[in-house]
Amino acid sequence: MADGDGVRSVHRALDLLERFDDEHPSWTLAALTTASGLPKTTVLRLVTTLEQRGLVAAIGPGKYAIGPGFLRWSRLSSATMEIPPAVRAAMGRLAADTGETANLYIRVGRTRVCLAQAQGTLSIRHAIAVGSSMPLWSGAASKVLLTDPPVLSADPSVIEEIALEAPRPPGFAKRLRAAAVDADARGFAISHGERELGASGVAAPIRRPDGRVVAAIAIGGPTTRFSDDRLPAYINAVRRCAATINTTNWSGFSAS
Amino acid sequence: MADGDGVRSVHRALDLLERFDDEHPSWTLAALTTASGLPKTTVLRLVTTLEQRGLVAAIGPGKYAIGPGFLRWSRLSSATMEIPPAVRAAMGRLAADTGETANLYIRVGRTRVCLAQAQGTLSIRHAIAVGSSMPLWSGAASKVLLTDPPVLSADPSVIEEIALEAPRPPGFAKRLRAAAVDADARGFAISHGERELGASGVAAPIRRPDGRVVAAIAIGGPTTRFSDDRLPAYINAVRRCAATINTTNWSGFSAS
DNA sequence: TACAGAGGTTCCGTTGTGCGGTACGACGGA
DNA sequence: TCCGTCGTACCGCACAACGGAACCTCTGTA
Repeated sequence: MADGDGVRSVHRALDLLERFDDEHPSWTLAALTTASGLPKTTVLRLVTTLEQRGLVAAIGPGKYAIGPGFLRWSRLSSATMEIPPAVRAAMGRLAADTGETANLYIRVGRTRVCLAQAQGTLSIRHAIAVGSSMPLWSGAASKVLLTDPPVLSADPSVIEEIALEAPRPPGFAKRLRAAAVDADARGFAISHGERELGASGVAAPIRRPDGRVVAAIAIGGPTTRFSDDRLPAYINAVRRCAATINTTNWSGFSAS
Repeated sequence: MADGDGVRSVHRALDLLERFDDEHPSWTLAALTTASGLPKTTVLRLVTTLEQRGLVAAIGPGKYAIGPGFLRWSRLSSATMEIPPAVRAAMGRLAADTGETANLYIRVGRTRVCLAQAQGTLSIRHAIAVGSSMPLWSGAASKVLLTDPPVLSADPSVIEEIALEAPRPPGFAKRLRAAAVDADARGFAISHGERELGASGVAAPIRRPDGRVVAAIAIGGPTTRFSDDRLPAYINAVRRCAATINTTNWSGFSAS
């Protein structure tokens, strides 16, 4: 082991935990086994361990769901990464100016998590929940988050790993990297129907003074409203918002 | 290894994570090393692993805090263990009747976590946050939670482990077990100034049909109001509330 | 009732992973 | 400058975790 990789058992346990999401709120042992590719003995051992700690809970014969153990940290984590009022204000202005919902994303491992949201004024909205995690291989915010130097330049394997999780034809890693390079050059990214048919988005990076991308600010809405004649204004609004947040010297958070 | 104990590395990693709480929102590696008793190499390896997953975040030179990775689960966990409206209503009535704040606790490993709360009407209140975890070795709710058959009867080591964490003289395990046995016999428990000077509480168990204790309903407030002439009424109110919740056949949650 | 299949659980020998002692570099205070 | 503290890198050893195989318990089917 290269010793910088971390502890395998812990990684595996977290891999299992991460499979519990909105689409799959509960798993059977067999499903976890096939999905993870681990031997079922190993899955059982890890799940048992997690159950002892209350991180998963048995909700039926062989059925497991996320347990109550997370409550202990959920409050603490949201307290730790409180969003500065200035940032919230900037997001609110962005939502008001464009009418679309504004979201703040950060990268967490191979996914992105929505940290904060300012609802748009229009009735057809881009509805996602704060705290939900989404794939890093689709969406405007993803492209922007991938422009973080350590991801884009230093370690090529990261983008490849992310691309592997996408249900796309081989060679997708190249396209993903190209999209990130493009976003890096332009300073923003656009997506049309990548994550969901009919949904579009525009995103721009939030950077620390040292250049690292700590977050992405994005607006999202129906593709109809992200037409060529409106896009320039949207892009401008998002970039202005990003610039404002940058000047509030918010350190943000980076997960490795 | 007895094979039912779980995976050591995972347990250790979670032990480290659990040290991050309201009193200690951030830790240095050195502090974690001495507090956990693990070799510093091991602590570093585990913390690095957790950092890669975003569960802890470096917030300074060698300083770590709970990271953004938990956001992914915080919403899911609260959704999974939604409190039925009937239970909320019962708690609200309890708070209204007594004027004291009502809390619903469940056991998570060697601690208890507050799942839900109904604020009291009186101005001096028992203020704790929903989601916060508290020791299992003090408080009325703890005694009640320890009456869960698997804990009280089956495995004596659990209570001993819990007692070990208490800053009490040796022999405390016996007193703790005695308190649990007493609570089991009476069907409720009282505490005066155990967790905090001047704070009192009354708690009763919530049981599944099979007799397992899945939760504890408790009211808490200043000791002055938990005087001998008021206590019987308080006890009655709490027990009535527990009985109501029991009949809503709420399965509840049990962490091992 | 017997059979088949799937899923969960237990057992146990093997090995590679996680462990932790040791050493180094960087910083800061005396 | 010295010393103490803290974070980080290296590396050989041992045992913890692993995973194959067998077993058990259901449930549906012939």
